[in-house]
Amino acid sequence: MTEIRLRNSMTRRVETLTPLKPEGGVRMYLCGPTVYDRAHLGNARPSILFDVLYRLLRYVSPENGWGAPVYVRNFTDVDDKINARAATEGRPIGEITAETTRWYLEDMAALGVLEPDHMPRATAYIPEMVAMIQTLLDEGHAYAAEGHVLFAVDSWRAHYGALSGRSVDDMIAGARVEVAPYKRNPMDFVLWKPSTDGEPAWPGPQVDGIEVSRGRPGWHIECSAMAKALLGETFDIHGGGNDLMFPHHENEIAQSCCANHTEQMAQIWLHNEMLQVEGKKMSKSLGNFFTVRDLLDQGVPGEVIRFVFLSTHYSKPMDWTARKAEEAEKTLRKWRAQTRGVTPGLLHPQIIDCLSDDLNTSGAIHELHQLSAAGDVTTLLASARLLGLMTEKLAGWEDVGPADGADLSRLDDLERNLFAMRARAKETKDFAPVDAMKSELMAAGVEVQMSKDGVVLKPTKEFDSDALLRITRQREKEV
RNA sequence: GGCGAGUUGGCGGAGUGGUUACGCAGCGGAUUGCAAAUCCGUGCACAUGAGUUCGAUUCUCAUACUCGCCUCCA
Repeated sequence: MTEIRLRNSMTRRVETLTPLKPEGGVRMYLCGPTVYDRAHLGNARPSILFDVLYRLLRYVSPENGWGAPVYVRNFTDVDDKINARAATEGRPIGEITAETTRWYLEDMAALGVLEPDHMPRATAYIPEMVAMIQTLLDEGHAYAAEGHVLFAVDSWRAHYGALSGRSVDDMIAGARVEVAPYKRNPMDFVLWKPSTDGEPAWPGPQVDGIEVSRGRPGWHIECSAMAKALLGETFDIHGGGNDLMFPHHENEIAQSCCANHTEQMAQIWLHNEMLQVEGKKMSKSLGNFFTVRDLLDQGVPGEVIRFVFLSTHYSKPMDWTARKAEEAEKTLRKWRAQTRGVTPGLLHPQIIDCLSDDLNTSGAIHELHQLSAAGDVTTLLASARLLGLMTEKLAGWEDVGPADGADLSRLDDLERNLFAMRARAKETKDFAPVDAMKSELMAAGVEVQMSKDGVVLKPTKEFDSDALLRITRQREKEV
């Protein structure tokens, strides 16, 4: 039995995970992206966090006598940002959401993120949302006003705010919410809103048998409806970035608990801290954000990005820096070289211990360093793979040299050439020509390794094919 | 203003009531014609003040600073 402990944002304590239905497996829900644009780097953090948790649960569940974990991550494909983008680009909404969804899956795959068991799209669950809104209306937790349906915070006043540690009164005191005249309480939030021509619209909920409006769901309700449909009214783990705690998750809890008559929506709330860039939160309004794809296109391997994320505990802010990426790349290159052709062995127990202890990925990486230093490559490989590192899928970046066949044959010739030159120099004691040649090669982005037995020339990232060609031509002239 | 998180060595980053990871960089050595790569060894820290304690970096309180949420955002 492996005890898994996670920090529950709701209680602000580290708690032992006990599945509500062990035989059905641990049920977890991660709030996925709104598909209107490329995922920025911050979007990757919860995905990687939940991916590690999912991998851990898949490994540990059989031994714990639990069923296989059930992991849901949604796509929110109905949202005003999507509508706005469609209008700007003059393209159909469906085209944009389909394209963005594909991008997201590609980008996450590049980071070694496994696909969840279910990836529901919000637009496929509109009837479930309307049903939930209908229940809230019928039972006095929601009201219709000017074609909107709003959740009445006062109907659940004693409970609202528990997750984020604030009371309704506190929030009203410092409220910066949109104060719409039709709201009974400024904290009330939209469950349903009317659509104008051209906006996506579905049949809405009713009051006294009359439809409130043809419209579309507000933000928040989609997660409540999809989680209920796929995981049930109460499940084990729910999470996302900590900026979702309020209002998104708070509102989900309010909707779900009121509509389902439950005490809690999820047992454990798991929130990751924000990603920062140069010490500031990456955000759209600050304009300092870049996408996962930007980094991949710049030649930062997905595995390197993943390693950088795993090296900081999820509950702490993480600064993305080029230097961290370089260090991670160096480490992974070394491990990849060490484990080339190796068959994975057994997992190191310490890895499980670290991950079970509130997903201490940084501690797990420490263990990997130990295994590497000890030369225990089979254990290193197996252990790294539980973290989603050193997998076959992510392989390839480390040895894809920029050199083509012609370059490699030139390097081959130069190796022999340089070895002969050095042998001569050892006798004449005049090493100047050898050193000159070496400098030229290094300038061309070639790593020069000389040992007793021979010379090895390896192209590096800075390899310059044209420069190599010049060196070869020069040599040919001289000879 | 309300709520929350954090402050560990040159940098990154774990963890612990008493021996304080690990990585990178540095330093010393082996190896090398010289390097590179590799290997071995090694120095350096726990924001500030007070309290609890035989003993605190670790617990408590206060102070300072940083960051986040309260508004689309993971």
